[in-house]
Amino acid sequence: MADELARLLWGPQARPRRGPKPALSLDGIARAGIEVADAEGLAALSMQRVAELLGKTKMSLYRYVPGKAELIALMTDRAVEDPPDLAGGDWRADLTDWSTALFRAFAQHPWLLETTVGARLMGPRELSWVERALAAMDDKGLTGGERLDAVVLLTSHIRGIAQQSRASGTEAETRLVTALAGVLREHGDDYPATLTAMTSPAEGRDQALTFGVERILDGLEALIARRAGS
Amino acid sequence: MADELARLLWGPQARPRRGPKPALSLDGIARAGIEVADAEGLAALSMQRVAELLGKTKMSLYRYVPGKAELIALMTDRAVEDPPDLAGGDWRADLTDWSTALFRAFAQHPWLLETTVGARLMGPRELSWVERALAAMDDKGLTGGERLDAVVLLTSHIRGIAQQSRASGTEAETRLVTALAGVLREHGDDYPATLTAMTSPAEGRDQALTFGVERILDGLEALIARRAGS
DNA sequence: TCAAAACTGTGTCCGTCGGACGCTGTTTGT
DNA sequence: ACAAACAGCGTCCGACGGACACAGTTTTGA
Repeated sequence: MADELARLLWGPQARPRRGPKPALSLDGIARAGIEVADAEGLAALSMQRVAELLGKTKMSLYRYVPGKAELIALMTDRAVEDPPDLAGGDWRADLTDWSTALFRAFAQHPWLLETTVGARLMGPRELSWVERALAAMDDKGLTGGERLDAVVLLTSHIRGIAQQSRASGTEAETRLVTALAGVLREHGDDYPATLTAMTSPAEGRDQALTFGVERILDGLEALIARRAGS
Repeated sequence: MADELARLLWGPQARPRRGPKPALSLDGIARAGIEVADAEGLAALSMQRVAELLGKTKMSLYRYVPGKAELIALMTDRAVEDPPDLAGGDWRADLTDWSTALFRAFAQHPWLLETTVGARLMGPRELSWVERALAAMDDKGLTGGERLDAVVLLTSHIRGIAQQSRASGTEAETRLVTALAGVLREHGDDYPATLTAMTSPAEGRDQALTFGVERILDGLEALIARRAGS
């Protein structure tokens, strides 16, 4: 079952030698799924919905994909674009570019936030993102584990910001903000620091992404400097 | 609808004055839901399942809770324990304690990772976590927005590590590791940095949590020092 | 040349889910 | 005592993922 997924993600797509020509393809199915998820969200993604978009019946999809989980894995790896080419000169600039590109990917396909959680088998494109980030930290005195941890740290931050900015501007968010404001108006005395932090003047927000990236890079730089000094 | 949720989370639980005494309570229902989610995961949580545990039928739950989403919101706020008391002397130590406690909360109820994503209305306990973290950064020269960003940054990191360590040790993880090893054995040439980072000696792993926290705090400290210096 | 093998597409069926709606019985205030 | 208010439940619906068997189509080997 897991090998099945590995074959789908990584293996060659050999045309079967006998029988009728397949009317569909993995790429086409994945594209249709991406289209549905982009337009209506991951919750609206169903085998039915994808099949309708392709003009086929639901069950025909199971000839290509073992189940919905594998379809989502395929969609995920197809949806991420290729990671940016990193100049390689300045590791801070490289990782900053990498971060903004990854954020853009999450912004383009918000459902990636839901499909890329937890331990799972990554596809070729997804792994190439990890590869680029790790390569940017080569020869900086960090151990392999530390480099992996740093990638996870950056990714988690970007994911968090993307989550936060996802509902931004929607009608659901305004309802939420007013509800939270009402709660704070009533129970604000119990949450003084929250009250002051949230009612402080919005001095150029939307800096959350770069704020976190810079903090993380500062922290990494401090560690690298410490390693180089000793 | 959103106000309904606010009333459930924040409002008083007034006993209705007429009619038969309620056989259930919000607390009891939330506890039952937590029990199911702890034992079998959030995917296994259904109104049916919760009702069975309480010895009632599914539909009786709807007398107390408008829907499944509100039940999950209730469960979430009930499941988080109270945040640790912070000494208040050393902001770094405070935030470190806060982080390990939050990680422990995610470890005790892994399904919290799924229920605490995205923009949503927080309950009293959840908000008190935010309050503690914000309070630890009072009077450090950071703006309100920066303090909020810092909390999001820390939380995202802890969530990421909790996600990562969630499947750790399960049979699903070993299958995944072998699958990934197979992929790297076959395509390792395309991912040199990944290959070396992953095959480097495991020099005391499980440091990912403290590694990230220290990087973030180092980054914050650098910013604070810069603000104090200017 | 032609039948068997291999493969694709599909119709039907099942169990489970969240939830709407209305009925019945119980408790409480007047 | 009696009616209003409320709790619990039975029934129904549509949608979901998926199992399975069957029919149609194309390639291969004799």
